[in-house]
Amino acid sequence: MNDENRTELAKGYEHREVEARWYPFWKGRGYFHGDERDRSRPAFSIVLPPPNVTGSLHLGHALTATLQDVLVRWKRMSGFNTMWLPGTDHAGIATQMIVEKELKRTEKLSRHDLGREKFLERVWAWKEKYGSRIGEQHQALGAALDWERERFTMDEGLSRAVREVFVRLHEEGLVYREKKLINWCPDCHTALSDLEVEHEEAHAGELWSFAYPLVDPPAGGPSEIVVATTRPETMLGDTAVAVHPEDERYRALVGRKVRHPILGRELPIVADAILVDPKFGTGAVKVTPAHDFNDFEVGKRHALELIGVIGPEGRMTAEAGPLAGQDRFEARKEVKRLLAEAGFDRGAKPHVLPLGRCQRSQTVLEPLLSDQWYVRIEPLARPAIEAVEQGRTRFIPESWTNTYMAWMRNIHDWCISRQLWWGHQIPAWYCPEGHVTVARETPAACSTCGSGALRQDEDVLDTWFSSALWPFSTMGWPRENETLRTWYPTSVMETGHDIIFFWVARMMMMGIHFMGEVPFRTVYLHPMVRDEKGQKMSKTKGNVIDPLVITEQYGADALRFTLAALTAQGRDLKLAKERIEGYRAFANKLWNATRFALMNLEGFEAGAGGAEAATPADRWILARTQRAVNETVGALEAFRFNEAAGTVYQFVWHELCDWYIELAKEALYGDDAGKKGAAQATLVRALSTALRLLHPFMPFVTEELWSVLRTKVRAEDWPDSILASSYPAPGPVDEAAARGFGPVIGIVDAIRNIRGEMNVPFKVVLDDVEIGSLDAEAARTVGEELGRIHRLANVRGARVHAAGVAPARRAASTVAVGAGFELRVGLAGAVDLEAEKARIAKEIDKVAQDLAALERKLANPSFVQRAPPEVVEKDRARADELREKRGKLDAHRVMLSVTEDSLDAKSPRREEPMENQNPQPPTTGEVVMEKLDKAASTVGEASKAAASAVASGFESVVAQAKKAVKKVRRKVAKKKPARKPARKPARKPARKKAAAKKVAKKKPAKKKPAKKK
RNA sequence: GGGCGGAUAGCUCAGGGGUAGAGCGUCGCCCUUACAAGGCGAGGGUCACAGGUUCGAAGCCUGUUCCGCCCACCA
Repeated sequence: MNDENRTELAKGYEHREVEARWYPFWKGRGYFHGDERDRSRPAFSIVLPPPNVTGSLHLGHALTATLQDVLVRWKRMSGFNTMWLPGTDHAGIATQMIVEKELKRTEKLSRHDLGREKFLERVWAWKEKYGSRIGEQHQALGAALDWERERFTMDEGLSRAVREVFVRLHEEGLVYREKKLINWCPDCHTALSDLEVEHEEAHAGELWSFAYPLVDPPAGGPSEIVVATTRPETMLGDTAVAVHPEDERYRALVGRKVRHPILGRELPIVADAILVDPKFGTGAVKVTPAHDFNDFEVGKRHALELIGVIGPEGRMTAEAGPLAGQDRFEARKEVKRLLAEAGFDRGAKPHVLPLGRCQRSQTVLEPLLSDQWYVRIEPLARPAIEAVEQGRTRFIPESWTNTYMAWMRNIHDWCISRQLWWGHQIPAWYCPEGHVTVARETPAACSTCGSGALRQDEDVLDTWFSSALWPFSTMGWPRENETLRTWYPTSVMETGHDIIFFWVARMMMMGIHFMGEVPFRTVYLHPMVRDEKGQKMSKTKGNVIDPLVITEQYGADALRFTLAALTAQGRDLKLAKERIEGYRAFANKLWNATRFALMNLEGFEAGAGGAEAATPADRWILARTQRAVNETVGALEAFRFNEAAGTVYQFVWHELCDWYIELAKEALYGDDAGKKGAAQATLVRALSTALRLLHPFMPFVTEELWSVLRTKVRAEDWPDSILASSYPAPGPVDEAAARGFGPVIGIVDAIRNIRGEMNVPFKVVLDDVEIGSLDAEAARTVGEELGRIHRLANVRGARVHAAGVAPARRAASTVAVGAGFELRVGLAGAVDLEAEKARIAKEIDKVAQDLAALERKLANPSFVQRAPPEVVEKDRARADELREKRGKLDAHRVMLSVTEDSLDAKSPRREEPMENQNPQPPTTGEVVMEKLDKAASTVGEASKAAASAVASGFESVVAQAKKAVKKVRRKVAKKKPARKPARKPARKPARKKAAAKKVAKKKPAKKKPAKKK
């Protein structure tokens, strides 16, 4: 953009320089803004899960942003009217705690020192200061968010929506206030919902027993009753002892009384079949209705007194008598001491128990009796269950459906009031008479008695209450409007599965209740991001990674691609730096592929009507391109991000770069204008398709490359932003073109393999290559593409036989048998007989193994009868193929032993590279070989025939072949024995040694597959 | 206590009734004029264990052992 007409690229990709430029460009062009009045295109909308306003993004957020951006950019390019709504959450407790902590640290003040109003001013100031960071981070990641629609849960509009919902629910009787036991955090000093309780699975505690003396022991009966508890301090609030009604041990005691050993009051012994398990402990339970959820129910059943002995601070109340004012854990020790002194201690044993802790502060929670507001949830849950049952909303991965259902079907009323200052203050007012007025706007008088002395409820709502409205409150609800009409329900809810209950379920309930329709069609739940050790990232663990740090180091594209590539369904995601490095290299690869194109597109103009796909190679890459498009789009539609990313990666790197670009050089560097133009057109088409496929994953680098490429090829019909171009469309793949090119690839691979195995460096030209055993089509293709084969394998003058003709058998050659072709590479002096024998033996061994397995299978009558015919047919065909291959390889092996017998294998090898050897008159050696060759083809035929007799195994083939060979050998022997053929200079000793070492080294390693553990 | 998921190459993980895959790492060989953040090649696996279903199981079923996670008011 700085230089609009740039058509060249730097040598390597510098993400810092490139990424800085594009976000303002996109945003400035309005590409991220959806138009609610546009009905010409299908709508696609996502609301971003609002991060906590005072936080900063971690990798989980980066994953959220990435996946959603992939969807949004993909849909936008696919012709949808997209809208992705950003915003932040006020995050009640979390934010208040941060600001309180800061206040304490810097000014040594508590919020109470400041007072509510002043404190809230501080929180707002904090929000203004840090809230923008979230936006910056999203921009750095490239998120195509519609910033004009940014919302905050406590802004004007959303606050109105919150009050509206609260009041309506209250009017409908679905919001109520009641005094009951709730989970209380003595540290955060507020009530919590069930969801905010973290259950410590197995806390190592103790089960302590003590005796309650009977006030009026039955004659001849016990004088006390022993109870067990994990919380001795609560005995100060005990108001009964419960036993099982059918427990013989205690039958006589029910209805009698015990005396409280510390406080002196009398407690009834009650029978309760629900609470008491006669097999646990002593079968008698102390009952503390004010501090235990089970006991609370018992209290209701037996009309027991509620005595609160622990206060909001976690200290003992006046009701605790002598222990009043003590911390609850101190009191625990004290109670034990007092009872022991008084002789009531009956021992203790270790006991593991579940323990509820505060999600925020990790403090052990205290069940506390208090007045709180609740949402009657069952009437809201039922329709939300039905919506999923009916498929109006579907979960991906599907397994989350069960989780959602199980929770919804067993849901408890939702405690929504919090004793905090930061949040939506509850729109309820109290008059001195105690009447409650719930209203949308501050009322002037009590709705019951008309009193003007109103005081608003000091509590605020659970932060998730406003979050639950997010999909519609952000779109202007309760006002009817175009935004809602266009984009509600949203298309996808994409978030982490950790907030399925907190958020997803509640949005479902509220959305259905207030909008009459589900808030989203699809819920895609992504995995949790963990660190390299598999630990969940959290601030307390200190293993949080700031996405900006990674973005700075590796580039946003690399991070995004990594996250997408690792997002497989149903598993957590472990992020390792090596992966990011790998994908940074991928961005660089793409950069350089484009750079290559730019350097080779002289004279080419897109839209000039140049011929495309003139050659099999061109048609091949275009077929592969289409296949990649189909697979990528298919994967995206199924939310298989890892597959989409993997497909494009594979295509770009291994097909476009490794193959096509290398293939194209033949035409691009050549003189054939037609072929050159076609190669250019094909390259541009494949590359531009790849850029568009990749854009949702790697927006920055693709935009940069698109702009340069577009300038270079003067493609006026390309939009000047890749984001405005269209996503490649799925379509039929030219399978024939894809398949037809197979032999070319196979042949190049085979020659490269031979080079590797035989230690022939690439720079040594192979000038004796024969290609045969092709079918008609392959013969044509290979003939046509011979130039490319020459270039890719560094071969000169390869001979391609007519269809059906096999390469000749020749000594000092190495062969390869592939699918649909057979190859002979004459290596003259370069053949290391031992190495080649080993190579062939290995190959034969593998073929034999595969074949044996197949034949066993095919010999099984029930397989042939019962397996699908096409499977059987496929296996038969493959068996035939393997047999043929084995025959050919075996013939070659025979050839090798002949060579060994007849020629001096140890003859010195030449020193200079072969490419310096121009064709020259046949040497004596060659004449000899010629003869050998003829005979050998006979051998080849014989062995082939034998091989096709299948099960006979190699030995008979070898025997036959050897016989035939002997004849030849005698003949040859009569001629002058080949003494030092001219074309056989000595081999580099070093190399030979290395090769020998390699073989020697390999053997033992192979036998023992190093099995540890 | 209930539920869900996992165990596949040295590492990180895909796959999922019909020839075991990728990336990284390892080992060779190459600075071949897009890219050494690269190219070419190679090696590497009783798919946790035990049964079962099937012509055929790494995959499906049952059980076992480990490892995660979620839900849960047994003193």
